[in-house]
Parts: sequence; C-alpha cells; structure tokens
Amino acid sequence: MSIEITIKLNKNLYLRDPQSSKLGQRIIKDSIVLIDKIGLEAYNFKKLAIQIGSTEASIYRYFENKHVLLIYLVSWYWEWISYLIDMRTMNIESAARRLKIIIKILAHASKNDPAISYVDQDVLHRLIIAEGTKAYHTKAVDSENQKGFFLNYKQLTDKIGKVILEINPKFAYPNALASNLFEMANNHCYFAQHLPRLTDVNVEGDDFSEVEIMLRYFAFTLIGKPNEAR
Amino acid sequence: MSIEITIKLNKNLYLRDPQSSKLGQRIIKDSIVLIDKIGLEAYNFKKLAIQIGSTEASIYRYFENKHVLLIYLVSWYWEWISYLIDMRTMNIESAARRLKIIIKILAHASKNDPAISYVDQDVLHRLIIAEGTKAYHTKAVDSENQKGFFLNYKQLTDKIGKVILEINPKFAYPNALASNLFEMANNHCYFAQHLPRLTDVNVEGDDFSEVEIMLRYFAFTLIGKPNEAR
DNA sequence: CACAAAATAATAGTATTACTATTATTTTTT
DNA sequence: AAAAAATAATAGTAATACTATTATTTTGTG
Repeated sequence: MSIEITIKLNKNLYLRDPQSSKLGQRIIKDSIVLIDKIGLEAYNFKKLAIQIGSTEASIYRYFENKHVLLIYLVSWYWEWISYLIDMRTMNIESAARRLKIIIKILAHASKNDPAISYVDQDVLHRLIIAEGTKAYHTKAVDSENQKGFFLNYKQLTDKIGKVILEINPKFAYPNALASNLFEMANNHCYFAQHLPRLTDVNVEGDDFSEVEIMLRYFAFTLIGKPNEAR
Repeated sequence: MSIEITIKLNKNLYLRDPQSSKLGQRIIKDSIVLIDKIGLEAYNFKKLAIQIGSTEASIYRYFENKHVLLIYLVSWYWEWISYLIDMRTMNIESAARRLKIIIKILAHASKNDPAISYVDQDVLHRLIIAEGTKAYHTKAVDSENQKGFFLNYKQLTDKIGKVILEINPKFAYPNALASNLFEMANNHCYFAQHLPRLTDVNVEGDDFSEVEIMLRYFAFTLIGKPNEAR
C-alpha cells in the first residue's frame, strides 16, 4: 500500500490525459529521459515511439506536438515545486524562514520523491535547467497564454511573491524577484556547469548549495532585512 | 562621407564573412527581420533565400545552419552592447555612474545607431529578448563554447563585473550579478509584454524605463551603496 | 582590357521531420 | 460475449535541412 500523488494540469495541454494510461505515463517518463539525453531539438515523436515500443500515431493521440509536450513537462515541474513549497513550509510562522525553504527547493529541486513514481525528478530538473525557458519563448506565447498554458508559473510566482511581501510589505518588486529567483536558480546551475565565467558559484556534481547561498543573499539583501541574510 | 563601425566576430561563427559582401549583409539584415517576424522555429534558409532573392545553397556558403547564424546575431548584440558601454562610460570617474549608464544600455539597447547601417538594432533587440537564450541552451554548449562561440557574452559579463567590483570590492557575486542584469533586462521586457504576472514593471510601447529603474534598484541594493540607489 | 578566379544562381536530389489517414488488432467496459 | 475504445501497423504527404552539380555573373589582377 502506498500514497500516489497525482499532479493535475490544464486540460488544454493534452488531447488525452497521459496520466490515465500506461502508454501515457511512458510517454511522459521516457520523454523526460530522451529529451535530457539528446536535447529538445533532436528529440521527436518517432524516436520516442521507438524507445517505448509504440508508434508515432499513438503518441499524437496524447499530445498535439513536441512543443506542447514540453509545456506539459515544464508545467508539471512548476506545479511540483508549488506542491513541495506547500508541504515544506506548512505550519511555519516566519515568512523569512519560509522563503529560505523556498530557495532551497528552487536550487535543489529536491531529491526524488518516491510518492511520484512515473517521473524521474532529478532528470526533469536537468531538463528544466537546460530547456525550460523554451516553453514560453515562442511566437505563440500570447495565444498559448490565453489557453492557460503558463498558469502554473504565474501561480508559483504569486505564491513566492506573497511570502516576499509578508517579509517586507513595502518591497516594490515581489513578483519580479520571485520569477527572478526561479530563473536564476536554473541559470546559475547551468552557467556553473557550462559557462562558468558567467557566474561566481561552483557546482560539483549535483551539489547546488552555492547557488542556494547566493540566492539567499540576493533575496534577503533586496527585501531588506539584513539580519536575516544568513 | 561617414564613419562605418564594423563589429568583428569569431571566425568560427561563419564559413564566409557575411560582412564582406552584399549578399552576406543581406543575410544578416534580413535574417533579423525574418526571425523577428515569424520566430526562430518557423524561420529557415529557404524562406530567407526567397526573401532576399537568392538561393538556399548560397546562404549555406556563409553559415553552417540557422543555429550558428543565431549565435552570430546574438554575439553581434553582445559585442554591440560592449561597444556602447565603452563609448558612453568613457572618461567617467565614478564607477556607480558608469553602472547606471550600463543599466540604461541593457534595458533600452539604445535607439538605432546610424553608424551601423546594415543591422536594425531595435528589431535585433526584440529578437534577443525573444530568442536570445536559445543560442546557448543547446546540447552542444560545451563543444560550441570550446570553439569560442560565447566569448562575447563572457567578455561583456567581465566588463560589467569589474565595474561592480569597483563600486564595492567586497561584493561576492560580481559576474553573477552582471549576467543576471543582462538576463533580467531581457526577461522583464518580455514578461511585461507577454506574461505580466511574472513581473511588477510596465512596458508601454518601447518605453523600458521601468525595467531600467528596477535593475538600478536591484543592482545598487545588492552592491550595498544604498545612497546610490536612486 | 582580358582572363582567371571566385562568388552566386539555378537546378536537382536525399534523408529526415512533422504530421494525417486507414485499417487491423488488442484491451477494456458493460 | 458484444460493443466500444485504445493501440499498433502501415502508408503516405508536405516541408525541412541539408548536399551536389553545373551554369552564369561578378571581381580582382597582370
């Protein structure tokens, strides 16, 4: 017996719910692994079909195309981070302490949560770092936004922004700082590994603690409670 | 009579120097316009060839593929920003004043400089905002990095980082802040226009002054000279 | 200015990609 | 056990991302 947590996403993101069947779950699971392995540009439904022993046509009955599938994966990540924040900040009075926990989650994306078996969260984290922003950097942002494709990111930003405002109700840029912490977390993990001159932090293996420390310094210095900065 | 400024880029970025011929210059000029218009994904050398009344094969003699061409355009932008920084901060003693000028340049990417006729800088700025990060978010980052494809970004980061250190030699994250100011400038222009809930700034038309004010606030608060923050 | 060399254009062709359609087979539901 | 739904197998199309070949035009040099 075990608890399965299911992340529910906007119905516009898929044609058939991939969580509702074995094949659907394999599409998600193996897409994450395959995109991580060969990159979004080289990835396609043909290769995925071969990987999971199915056919292109069957995959197309779940997702319109690989771009929407990417948005599905990214949304899944946004929603999962949101869930982790709720779990781990529950019952904590101090907003500053809650923000520290949030920053830890953003930087480490946490180790695999066995409650969600059909997604390898570490690999997904790598994928988000490498390909995440492509989800919303597209000519169709506005129409996709109208369909609610980016709602999970907005809600996550709201959530973090509200904690920031709790710490300092006069802070002028709660949402900008919130989304920037998310973007920075991903960017500086990537920079440390591939373009180290663009950052000052080191990442050894999957130890992102320097990123976490930097984000904490940035956040608390900006919000203006210097005594909380450590 | 007039002065023409030419931006020289890493020779690995092209097969034949596009600045050396009419056709090459049209490839650059029209690529910027076409990518801005239809987006990087829909853009290809066939459409570009039709646009400039040439052929695919001719374009392939200048650039290996559209990805490398994108890196060329982004490098051009990085180098141009570097040039603008040099020009406009020349002879200014105060590092803080120099940083303010840098932030203004990052946010506005300046209006068209008639000294460079074959690139529409406003359109290029839009392109960088929308597609810029795709240049280095690719499976081949490491090998492309070795070929020096991202040198201009690193040099720009260095340059800004040094000014930051001049203001506060004890600041621990000069390069991270530098690259983050660059990324934030682009991101928040984009967010304000397409995903406003991810930011707190407004952008009306091409007036990015709120982005500039926010970046100034972030930078000077972090660097730690609060009296300079305005 | 004439000729060689280089660049470009025209044309054609290939393998892969991003799909759609049709029908057969298997699985699920009732 | 029959009906409905999902999947697999197969085939096909238009577009993409190139490469190759040859003809034509432009440019550079003696």
